Amino acid sequence: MDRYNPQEIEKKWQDKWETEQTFCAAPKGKDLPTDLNTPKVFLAEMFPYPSGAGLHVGHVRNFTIVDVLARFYTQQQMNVLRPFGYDTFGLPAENYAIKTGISPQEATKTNIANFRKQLKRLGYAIDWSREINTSDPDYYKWTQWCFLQLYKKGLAYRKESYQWWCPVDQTVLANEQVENGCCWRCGHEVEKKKMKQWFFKITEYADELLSDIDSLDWPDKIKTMQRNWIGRSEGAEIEFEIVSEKSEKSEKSEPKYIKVFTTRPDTVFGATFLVLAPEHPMIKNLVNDKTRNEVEKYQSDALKKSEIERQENKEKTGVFTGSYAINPATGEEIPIWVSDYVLMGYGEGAIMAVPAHDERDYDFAEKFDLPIKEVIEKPENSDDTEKCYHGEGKLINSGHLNGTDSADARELVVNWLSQQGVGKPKVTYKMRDWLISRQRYWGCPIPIAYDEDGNEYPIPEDQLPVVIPEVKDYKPDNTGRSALAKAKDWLTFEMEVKDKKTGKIVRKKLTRETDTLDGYACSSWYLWRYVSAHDKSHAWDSKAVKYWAPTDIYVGADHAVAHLLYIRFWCKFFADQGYLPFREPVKTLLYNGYINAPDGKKMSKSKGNVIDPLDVIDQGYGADTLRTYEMFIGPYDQDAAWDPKSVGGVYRFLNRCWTLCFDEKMQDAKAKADKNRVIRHKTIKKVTDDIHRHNFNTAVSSLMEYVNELYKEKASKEDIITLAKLIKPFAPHLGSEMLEKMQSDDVWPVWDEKYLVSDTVEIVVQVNGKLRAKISVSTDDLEDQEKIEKLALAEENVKKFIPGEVKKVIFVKQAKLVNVVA
RNA sequence: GGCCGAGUGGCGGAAUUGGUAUACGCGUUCGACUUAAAAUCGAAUGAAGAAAUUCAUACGGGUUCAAGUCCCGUCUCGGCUACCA
Repeated sequence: MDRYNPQEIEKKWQDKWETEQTFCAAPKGKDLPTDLNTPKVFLAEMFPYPSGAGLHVGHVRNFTIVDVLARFYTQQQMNVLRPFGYDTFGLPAENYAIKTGISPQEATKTNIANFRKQLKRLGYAIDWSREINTSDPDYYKWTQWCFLQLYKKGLAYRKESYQWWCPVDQTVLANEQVENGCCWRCGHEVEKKKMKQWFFKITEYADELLSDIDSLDWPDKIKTMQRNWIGRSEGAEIEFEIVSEKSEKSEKSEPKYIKVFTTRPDTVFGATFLVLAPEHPMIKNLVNDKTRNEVEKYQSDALKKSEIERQENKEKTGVFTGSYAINPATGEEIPIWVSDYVLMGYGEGAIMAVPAHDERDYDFAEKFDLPIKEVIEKPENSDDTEKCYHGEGKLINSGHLNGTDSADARELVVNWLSQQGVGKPKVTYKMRDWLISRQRYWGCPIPIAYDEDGNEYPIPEDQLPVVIPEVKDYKPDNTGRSALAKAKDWLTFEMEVKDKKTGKIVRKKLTRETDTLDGYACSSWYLWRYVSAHDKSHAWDSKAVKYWAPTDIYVGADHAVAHLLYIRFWCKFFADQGYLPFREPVKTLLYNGYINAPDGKKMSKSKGNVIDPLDVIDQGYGADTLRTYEMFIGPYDQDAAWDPKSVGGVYRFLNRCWTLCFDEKMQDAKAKADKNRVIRHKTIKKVTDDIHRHNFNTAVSSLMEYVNELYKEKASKEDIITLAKLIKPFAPHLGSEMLEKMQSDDVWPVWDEKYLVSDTVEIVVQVNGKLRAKISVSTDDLEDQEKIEKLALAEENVKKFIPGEVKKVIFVKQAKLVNVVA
């Protein structure tokens, strides 16, 4: 017998799969399989960023889950789409280019080639004819097309907003480039700077994004995170009239009201002051000569404050504007303050402060000695010991609403205020519009150009893609623009456009947008590109998307809100435009855990505790052991620590599978009785069910039990074929080799319920819930309750533990258990 | 501070609907094979006890014939979030 040699057989099968293009989901050049009546399954992992370091064990876990499912469903005779791609835009490639001068285009090509080679060595059942790469002009042409669709509908727009800015590097920084309030490159403290930026109007879909979460077969953890991120709050918008300063002469057209958002309109009688965010545009109208300097200083300090400072320093700060407003409920004049505990980006950027019933307002009022007026009576039975009561109760000090329950008062107050024209119900979201412009070179160019007056002109669809120009120096320029601005030939061009004033078609000199799109834009539609990856005339083919999409199972370990929310947003948008026949892109989401180093810590280069999956293969274990081990390591959705010794255990197990198949001494060819029939059928059922439930670890352990049993009893041909088929999703090379040796087909086996029970069963006998005896009866006797109870009570050890009378005997057929209550 | 998880042998973990707690793997010990070692094969392995048995699923209560599983309280750890009015 030849020894199990993974090196040899894995190479053999990988070569075969390569030449035969085994895993193509459709005939060559086609998007769809021939038989469209066969059920389909579309599986994908979150496509990786192809880093120079190559695959790590985390990738392997993620991709192997998809691969097990792809191979399982293939064996179940379904049409399986299992494509692959690379998310190639991003900072590492750009930084690498700045450091080495090697272009991101070049580095990406090299890294993809390395990734592809490594993926093939893992034996993944990938349809390589659909490989995509987001930085390929043939791909990002359609990313730009998507952008233009959103632009056409007003969902891609520009507005001024505050962004992180590094004053040393002269560049805008994304949130992930700000570390502890400092620039990740130079370490200098960052500031907020007002800049004109591009946004996608995701808030337009806030309500649907929230309500459809309920229908998703996604982990609760992710669903909760998305709900919190969207952060819907129902409340009211209330207008407070500003008291104009008597000394000021002019009655200009300046706004006379300050709008606030509150979820507790029932407490309006207790609003004793207003607070505006430092960025609030009306502040300049509220200050007077006495307060102006102090307020302006506070505003500019607030802008400089780093995120960390704001987080650490919860001590309230603020300044009085010098102006007053009228509480519409009480008619009292209340002071208007400015404080950074009010955020400009949420609600109206202004609040009515009710210090008696809001902890933050309470702290502020205490610090600045502002009045605190109770308007909700704490119920007597309340055990709330907080310094201010924020629960429900009866209204007090609230005029005509005294005595009303606070919960009822909310609606009454809003109705009352709206009759006076100073209030209305309002729903507010924490979610903001999605900032998409990046001052970076290595991203998808935004297909927009400007004339001298700054008017926007979309690049016509037939002129896409706007290709990234080659440059020599990848650093951003000193105006905060990306290196794209350095490609002078590219930057300006002439185009026929409709003049904004005259409406005539004129040829104009235009300047291109130098911002590129956030990488998340590129990954917001790639799942649909997979269905017709080489379509030259559409982003995706409507027939192909109708058959294959939405994605049935999507597997990843990251992007709980960002990517997984953006992809839902685009799906709903393109459904509304008639491009997609469904409104949710992913039916089932599997969110796998991380693999940590043997010491339980995160793997990292600096700690030197990284396990390289290719090393594991090359040590002699092979890809099948690596894959099976990572499925066996624990529940797929939990973090796990790498254990080199356990890898050896899985290798031993695969060796035993090999031996059963290739060592004739282990087999019993002439056996008359099918001795292993019960465990064989049980194993088929268990593995099938476990894969459906994504319990990959217990699927593997039940195969181990089966093999242990076959070692005791010797294996029949059918035992070996069944083992080969069941193990193939995990260890595809070994499974294929075994099936070849047995000259078997590759159809997933089915179990027969009638073989799941053996002739005799063991009945557990308890006395008062404690195990006292086990009796063996024939399976038919399970129906005869009286007989079993009699047998149970006759057991010596059972009798011994019955002190007096038998009060009751409980027989549970399904659990094969008798409990004697004595 | 808020929300959500989790706590089972020496270790990773299993127990799917409340029904034999500790499957499977690692480690350890013993045995077989071998001149020897590795590999392989077999056996044992929650704790205490000679045994019968008793005690064990973070801790304290409760419901139930029966609780790792359900309920109440406490502790610990992890994740997310963080002045969202």
